[in-house]
Amino acid sequence: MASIKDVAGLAGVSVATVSRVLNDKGYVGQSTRENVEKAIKQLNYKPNEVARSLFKKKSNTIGLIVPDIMNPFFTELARAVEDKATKSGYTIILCNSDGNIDKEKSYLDVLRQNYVNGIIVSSNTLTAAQVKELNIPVVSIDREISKGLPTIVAENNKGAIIATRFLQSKGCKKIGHIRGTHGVANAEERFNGYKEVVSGEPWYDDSFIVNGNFDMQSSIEATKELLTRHPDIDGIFAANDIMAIGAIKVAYQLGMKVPEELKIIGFDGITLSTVLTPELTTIVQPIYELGEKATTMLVHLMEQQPLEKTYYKLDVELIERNST
Amino acid sequence: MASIKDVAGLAGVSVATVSRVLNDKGYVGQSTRENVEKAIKQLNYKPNEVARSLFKKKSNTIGLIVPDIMNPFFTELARAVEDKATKSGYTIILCNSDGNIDKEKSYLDVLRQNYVNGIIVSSNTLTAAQVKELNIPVVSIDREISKGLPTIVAENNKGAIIATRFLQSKGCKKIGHIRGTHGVANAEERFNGYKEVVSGEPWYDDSFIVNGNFDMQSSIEATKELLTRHPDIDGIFAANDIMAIGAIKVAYQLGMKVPEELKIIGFDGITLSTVLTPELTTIVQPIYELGEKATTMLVHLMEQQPLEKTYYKLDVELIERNST
DNA sequence: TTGAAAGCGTTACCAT
DNA sequence: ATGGTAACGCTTTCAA
Repeated sequence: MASIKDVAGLAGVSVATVSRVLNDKGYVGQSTRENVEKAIKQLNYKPNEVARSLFKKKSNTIGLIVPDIMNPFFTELARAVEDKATKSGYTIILCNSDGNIDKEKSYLDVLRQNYVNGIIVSSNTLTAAQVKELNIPVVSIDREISKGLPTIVAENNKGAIIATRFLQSKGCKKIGHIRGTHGVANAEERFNGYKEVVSGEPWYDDSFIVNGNFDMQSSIEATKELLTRHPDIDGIFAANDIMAIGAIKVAYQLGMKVPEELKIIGFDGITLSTVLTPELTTIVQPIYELGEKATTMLVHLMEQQPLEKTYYKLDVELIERNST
Repeated sequence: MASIKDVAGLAGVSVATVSRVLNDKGYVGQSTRENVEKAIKQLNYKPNEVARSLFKKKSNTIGLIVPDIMNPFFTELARAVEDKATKSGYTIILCNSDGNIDKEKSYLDVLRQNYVNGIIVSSNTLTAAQVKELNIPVVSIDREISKGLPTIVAENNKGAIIATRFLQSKGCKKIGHIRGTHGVANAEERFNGYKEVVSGEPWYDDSFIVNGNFDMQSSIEATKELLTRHPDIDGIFAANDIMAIGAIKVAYQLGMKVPEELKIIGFDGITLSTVLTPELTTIVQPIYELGEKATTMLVHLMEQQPLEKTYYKLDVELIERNST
């Protein structure tokens, strides 16, 4: 692999000059520039990013920490981040934390040691102090680490309210809720939205809530439990789509017709929700936009450009399909 | 961020000594070692990976180039690769190529400039020459770039034969095929498997084959076309699960009952195939294992350990569910 | 307009 | 057993 020295040698100039044309910085004579460019082409020279990084203390790299890329929500997010990052000249390091704080910390170390320019993270265990101490721009996505930290989330509470009210408007008399993972802020918010709507109802009590972990398996068990407790439930709001899909499966197994006997609504708007039969009614958040905007914010932060806002709460939208 | 110099200063030794204890290389006295370790702890020192990379000409990083992480097959693959890589001390750089050769080449440049130790790639456009010239260990996954290059694929042909025969055994009289993307080797192999089984049949001709692009949209159109041409088709073998799902949707829209009137089988065994109703019968390939094994191979290559085999063809398995 | 040289944080060779 | 130092490939300051 040719180095800057080779280019300098071939062009008959010093490495400093080559560096100048490379970075378009400082004075370079017209003919010198052309010579250098010729040499670069001839050697197919590409600057060594590692050496650059060492000097600059930046590696043109963004760390992306998500719980699990297998969760379709994060898959789409990752794709958005990668697209935007590439366009801005950054490269993505992918980190799956499984929501495990030790993995998160260890990734944080690795990223810092690699001079990443910035980090996009979705975590509920990380504290503001840990982030501050990194001394690297960080934007938090889908989950709020602390007020003050650049954050981008969706209207979780509002979405939950819309979802629950919608079930009511469809004639549901008793509505259960499958909660998201405990300790995750967005699960909390969605839960609260649900509660806000139904807590005044005469039939309502805590037994209409079951716990899931934002995954299918937990949802299947939770739904069984819920329907055993309350066979007369006619509506379920699940805190995300995957769990809603699990609920549909259970209903199916139990011989309950969706949506005739039981209406089910989810949250997220993952692509999967349109491929099922019945297609899932859900509160869609703009996932791709979430990732894109997060990256834009981070790029601004990394390049010390001013940030319009440090906190975005993106709107959600009810999409009615066949599960209600 | 503390550097090796700070550690050396605090411990009252030279940087060379610190480096020795860091890497457990060369002689270092017991008490000196302890002093250094104490200093390291005290400063919470972590070696600068960029500086290391510059010297070693390796960055402990693996590039993963896939067409699109949004394709569930590659999502699972990516997860497997990341898991295994992390365990082996490597970090993943994620690259979505969209099957676009320019993006692939540009990523290849970026990866080389970043001193990645190795690359895992799924591509049909890359040539053996381009890979060779990189001078970096590469393993090709899911698609064969050239004999000779380390490769890991699944039994595509065999799987297709099993799938088609299975439809026959279920009583299908006329079986159509939704092809995968033209130019992609595994699509070719699956197609050939299908052809092998049905080409002797009296009813068979080319009109029973329609073209898809391994995605849902193309499959929906292809299926419509196929069923218009041959309303009496009673079996469809789709070259992957996503397309099979698309086919099910179309059948549904057209009022054909699956599996009663039309049996559909896919290929891949993505997680999604179990969440649908009806659950999809499919030829499952061991996706996670594919990714894991590819990474293991790559690690061996990168660390100059001998490779047992340079070519793996992993077995596939028919899983019968409700779409047949 | 150009070049020499220091420095980024490591590692490894050669002395001692 | 330990230290000095060149080298990895680049950028930037300072001088010329």
